[in-house]
Amino acid sequence: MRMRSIRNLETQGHLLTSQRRLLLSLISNSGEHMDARELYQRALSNGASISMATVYRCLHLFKELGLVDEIWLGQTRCFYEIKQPAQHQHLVCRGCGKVIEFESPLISKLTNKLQREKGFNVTNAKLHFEGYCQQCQDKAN
Amino acid sequence: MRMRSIRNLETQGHLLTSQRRLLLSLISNSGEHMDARELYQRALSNGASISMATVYRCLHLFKELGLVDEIWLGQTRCFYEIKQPAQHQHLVCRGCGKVIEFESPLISKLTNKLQREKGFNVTNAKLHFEGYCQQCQDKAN
DNA sequence: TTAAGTGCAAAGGCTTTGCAGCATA
DNA sequence: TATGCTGCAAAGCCTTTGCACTTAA
Repeated sequence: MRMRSIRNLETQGHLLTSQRRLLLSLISNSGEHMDARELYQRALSNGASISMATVYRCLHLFKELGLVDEIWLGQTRCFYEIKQPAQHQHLVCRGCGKVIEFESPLISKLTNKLQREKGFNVTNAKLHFEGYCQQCQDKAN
Repeated sequence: MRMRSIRNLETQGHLLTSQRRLLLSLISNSGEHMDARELYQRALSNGASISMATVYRCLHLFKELGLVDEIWLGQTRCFYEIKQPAQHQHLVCRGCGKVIEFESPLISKLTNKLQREKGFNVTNAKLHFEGYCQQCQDKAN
């Protein structure tokens, strides 16, 4: 069965080019979060014919179609990941840069509370924690 | 009594220039969150002699000294605010761009849980909600 | 076949930096 | 007076865009 994201592309009048197919598969198969440059470089090392312009254009399209999520972590880096049905949040280690994902029911509690108390309709919640992972703490001692 | 941030500057061997004083007061007195460009323009309209280079250099210094917090909201904009003792989070309206601040004890609960269960030592927590505020929802109906 | 997508190169923003002159303490 | 700071202008990145060529369906 084909990826949901590929079906979405096709059913919305967009072409499924080799570049788009590769980018989607890189984003969904890699465990790590990649920014535009990293995606470009991985695509190149897969032997693809692709340019940064195409990477950016595809990422915009994917975002628009709701196929990927754009995540801003800390400083200036923007990462992409295939949109997940379950909300999950990010924990970034300031020591080694590792990104740990986690889920928490507290987020939806908070979302509901904001809706109730402030009338604010939350469409998107990002929780971003920074700190030091166990290993980096051990290393420091 | 002088601002805490000004004392911090002085006690750490940094000069208190007119540009730094003005930037700190703009950041702490404005209710809104401003990015580098907005700060620069407000400083200019206050009649200051200042350049973008100085704005960036000062913001880096303030951040390093822990005087201001840098907040990444959504796309590409980075805002600054005077560091607050109490943690507060941001709610951004996708309709009008308004930024609402709120606090929640759930954050520290979650922080403690991550420490306990994953050994992750959280130094910084940012919660970023997007959605539509009451007025924008009303307008849409 | 043809609308849509791509690559290239140039342009646009934002941010950083080298250097000479200026200002705080 | 002596560091440290500032402004200017240039350079560095990342991202976007115009245009001619290519490709999926």
